[in-house]
Amino acid sequence: MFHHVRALRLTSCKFLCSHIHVQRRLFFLSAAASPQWRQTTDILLLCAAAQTLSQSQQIHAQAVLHGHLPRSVSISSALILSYANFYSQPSALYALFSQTLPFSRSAFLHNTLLRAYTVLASGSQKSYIDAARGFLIYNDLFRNTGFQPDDHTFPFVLKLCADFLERAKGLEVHGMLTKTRFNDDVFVNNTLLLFYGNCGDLGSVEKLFDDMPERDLISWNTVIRVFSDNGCWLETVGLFKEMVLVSRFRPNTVTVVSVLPVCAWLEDINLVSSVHCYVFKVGLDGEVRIGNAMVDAYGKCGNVAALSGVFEEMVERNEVSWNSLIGGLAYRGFNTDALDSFRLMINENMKLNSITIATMLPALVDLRFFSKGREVHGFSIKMGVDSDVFVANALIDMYGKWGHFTGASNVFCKMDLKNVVSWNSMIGNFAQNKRELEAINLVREMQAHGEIPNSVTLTNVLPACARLGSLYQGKEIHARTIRKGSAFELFVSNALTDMYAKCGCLDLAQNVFDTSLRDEVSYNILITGYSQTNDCHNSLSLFSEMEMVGMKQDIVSYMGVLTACANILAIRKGMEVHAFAMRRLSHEHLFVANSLLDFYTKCGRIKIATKVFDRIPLRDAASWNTMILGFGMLGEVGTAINYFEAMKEDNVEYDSVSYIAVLSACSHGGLVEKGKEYFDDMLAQNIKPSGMHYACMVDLLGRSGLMEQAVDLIKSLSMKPDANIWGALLGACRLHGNVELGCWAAEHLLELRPDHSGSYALLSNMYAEAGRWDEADRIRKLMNGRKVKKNPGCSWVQIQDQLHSFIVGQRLDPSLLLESSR
DNA sequence: GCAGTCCAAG
Repeated sequence: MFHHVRALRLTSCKFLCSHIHVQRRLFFLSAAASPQWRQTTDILLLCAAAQTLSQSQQIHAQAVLHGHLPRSVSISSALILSYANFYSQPSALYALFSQTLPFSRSAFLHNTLLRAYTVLASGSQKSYIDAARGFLIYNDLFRNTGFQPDDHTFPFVLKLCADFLERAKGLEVHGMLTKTRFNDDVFVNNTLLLFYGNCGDLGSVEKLFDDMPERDLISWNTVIRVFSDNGCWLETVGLFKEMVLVSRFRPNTVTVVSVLPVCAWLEDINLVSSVHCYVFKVGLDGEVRIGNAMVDAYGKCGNVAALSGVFEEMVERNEVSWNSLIGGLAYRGFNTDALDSFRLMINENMKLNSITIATMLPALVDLRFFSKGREVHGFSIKMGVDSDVFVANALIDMYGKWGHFTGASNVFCKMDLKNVVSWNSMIGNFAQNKRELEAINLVREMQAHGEIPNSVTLTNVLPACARLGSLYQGKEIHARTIRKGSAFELFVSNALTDMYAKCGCLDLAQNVFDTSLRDEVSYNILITGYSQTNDCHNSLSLFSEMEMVGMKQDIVSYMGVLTACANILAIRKGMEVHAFAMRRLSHEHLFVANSLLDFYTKCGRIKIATKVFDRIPLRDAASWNTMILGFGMLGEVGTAINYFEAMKEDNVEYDSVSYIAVLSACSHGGLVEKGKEYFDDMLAQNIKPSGMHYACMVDLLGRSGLMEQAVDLIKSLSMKPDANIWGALLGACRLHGNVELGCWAAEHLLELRPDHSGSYALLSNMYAEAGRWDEADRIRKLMNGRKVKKNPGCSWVQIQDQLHSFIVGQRLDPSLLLESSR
């Protein structure tokens, strides 16, 4: 019997002890007399192999009963480890340690407790408290005992430092082991590699790896892992090649499964294939983990044939293989195939796990199979994985994209362990569904819960601030990104630039732009931003600058710069852009063509606009609307109406904007009856009139002097009249000198737009024209009191290639004129 | 005593 046990222990008891064997031995031991217990080996074996908590407790009780505890260090240690493996009873661990009689404690017992805390701390859920307990035991070893740390102590404490990124402590331990000369030990150095790697200190990793007196297979695997974890993919592949070609070590399963994801991220199908060949050559192809990693790698490279081939040929498959298959298919959008495999997996009676669910859900979202997704949610509840972070986060995303906010927030609230992705998914749901305030508030709440917003949070919430125009919140977030350093990520700086631009703070937008990384998107944001301000000429210079810094203008750039040209009537510059776009064949893009129409009509070049329009092969509503608006603006009301009728015949889906265009044309031409007809026509089409439509109608009636009808229309509205409506009425009143009605309109207008200088000016001028000077003065004072600045009159001139803007009261630099005459 | 395949948010 003893020999049998001994042999087992020598060949690693963990793997050989079957459940039944342990049961039998336990039964035997509890029945037998105490001499059996002297065979410590036997007990250790049992402890190591104990497969349930109650077995360990049984052994524990027997040991106390037979008087081996609290004397035997071996038994205490074995029990401590056994308890730690069940992630339970942390108090029992320390009790076992402290109850062991002081004279029989040893460095070994300290090491065991330290190891146990390492196991507890670095389990599936990180436990900082157990990590702290581990560090206490390590410190205790120096201070309160007569023992010294040994080569078994350091790997554990270093693992804690590595897992918890305790950089200072790790450096201290490194110093200590140099002092105590344990730095020759290969185990210690391997863990040290991991520590430096996790801290991102690759320089130290490289140096240590070069200086290590001895390396083993694990050293190579660790260093490969560390480089891949730090995103140094080419270096990782280099190390792998060096290992194969130069070192005396042969890659094993761990090496291959570490290097394959790197080949996958590099999307280097040749690399994956060569590793695949190598695996065959050295006979590792039967390894299920390698097969799984292979399936995954081919999937990430988008080679569906190879992926399915490897999967088919695998001699052994587990649930990870199926998950990899499904994930690989879904990764490149083969969602239907992924769903088929998922069904097959169920039919084959494979065990689904949380990863299967978290892989399948996004594929179903992509397919818009939401009710199927809800079924999968049901599965996950049955399996008890619905509050797993990955599953729950995928569910939050799914319900959000489905528009089921209560579903999303139910999942979110039920999670007992949220992470930053959970918060970001919720924030994204709100931000992308026009619930901006909720998104912004959730960022605050997230911080109150101790979660730090990352770049994804910011790229989600900044557009929400932009849409709300809430500069204050945007600035608050900006300050935070500077503190956290994430403002330097391209995505974030672009979102910041966009937020400032949309809030109208182009100076701040420009500032972010000037101090951050830039790409084409950054330029487009500013070009578009400036095109909607008084600084349109900046759009033009940025457009040219793109060319100079080697960036290619795209559709968005053309659209932005053409809007700018239209706003400042920069005809020559706009035509240059047109020619430029033609050389790049970009003018064929519908959006660019529509921008050209807008530009030419606003500049009054209706003939060129017509030519551009005629050459658009497939016009959309915007193309037609722009032309109708253009003709209307130029007073060619008949043509505008003809275009509107032609549009209907062209089977283009005319929209509410089309009616704004045609109504404003009628209004310009004084065609009251025609306008009314179109308005009724619109109602008959079930197009809900907006404030803009009513404003057109008020304008139409008002211009023709039908003030009463205009007022009746305003009074009959079910909605609260907006600024456009009051503005239209005010304009009409000024035209017809109706001061009383004008005041009524203007007071409403100023209430809605207290910062709109034009309204004050209009009202004040109207009073002045009616000779009511004191009233005019009152309005001027009100405007000054509210600190409303009147936008100065501004004009532009193009001299040679340069566009110059100047405002009222400012003189053009004479040198420019000289230059132009040269 | 040290390394270890598959999953979620823009």
